[in-house]
Amino acid sequence: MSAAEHRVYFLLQIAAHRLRNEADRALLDTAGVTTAQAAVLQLVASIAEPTQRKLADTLQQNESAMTAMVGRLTTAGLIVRAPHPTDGRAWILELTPRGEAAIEAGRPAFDAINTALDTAIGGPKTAGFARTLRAITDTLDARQPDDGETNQG
Amino acid sequence: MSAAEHRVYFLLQIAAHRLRNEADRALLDTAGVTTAQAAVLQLVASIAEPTQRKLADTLQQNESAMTAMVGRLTTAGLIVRAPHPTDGRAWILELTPRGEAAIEAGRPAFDAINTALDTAIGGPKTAGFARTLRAITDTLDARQPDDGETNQG
DNA sequence: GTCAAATACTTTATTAGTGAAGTAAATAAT
DNA sequence: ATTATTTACTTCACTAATAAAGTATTTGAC
Repeated sequence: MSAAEHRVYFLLQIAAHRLRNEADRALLDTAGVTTAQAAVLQLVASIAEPTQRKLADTLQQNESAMTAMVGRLTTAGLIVRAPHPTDGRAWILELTPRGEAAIEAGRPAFDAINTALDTAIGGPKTAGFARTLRAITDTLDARQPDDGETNQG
Repeated sequence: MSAAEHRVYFLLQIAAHRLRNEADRALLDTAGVTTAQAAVLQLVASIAEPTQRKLADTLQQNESAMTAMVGRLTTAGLIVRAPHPTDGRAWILELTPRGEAAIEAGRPAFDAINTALDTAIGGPKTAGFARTLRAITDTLDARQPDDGETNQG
């Protein structure tokens, strides 16, 4: 039984979509931010000298997505942009007190999502499931960027 | 080791996001549609008397998402809307020849994605992985719609 | 048969992402 | 040192989704 027969692609999309909606609703209620915003806030808190480029790389998104997201977070007063000390093209992002508060306020919602995940996956299977998810991302990263025909034969 | 420690939520979101981008690119190249559009076309082809309501239920989306999607697919000439025979509020959706052609043209791209998935997951683990994904969706469906505090203690 | 409620769809506003084309600063080539 | 290229970010046009509020038809209560 292959991935096609199990319709793994659609199962994965629906599970991710469903989880995200659930988490978004809980986070918006308790912390006033979405999961996408919470992810950026957490990275800004944990990365050294966070620039938009670093965020985009970590989140596997492009730069224009970051421009837009940082704009929204700045308008919301959750982060501020300071000029990069040595690179005139870049910004260094920083959390405001409200940004830090939002991260704190969002923790219980993430805990609830993780509890649901633990229930669904079943304790001992969690490590294997996480490994498989990483393997999917890694496999895609390893594919020829063109179309896979580059160095065959 | 819990879901939180493994950061399962983010691993799942990133894997889904990455897969979708890859599939979107391949499908757009070969069939001229996105994965979201291909999913709707396939449902229209397989469901009896497909209405926007049925599509929204199956794809776990709301009605306005379907209004917009059906609008784009209609503009692209891939489906048409006929009045529902008995219900004056509803539309019955139908594939045009171009819509059917798009489904056909998209098959190889889906095959490639499924091959990548089989490689990443590893043959025998596929069934278990699919089961876990279904369990996640089912667990969320089973939760109290409010906030989970309704019938405790 | 009339009125209220539910249902199918639409509209508008917002978030979130892609991709292509552009600006300006930094780096590399010569 | 000047020129070319890369890099960090922006802008624009688009797809795709949510949520809230609205229209119109259908269904249910009486």
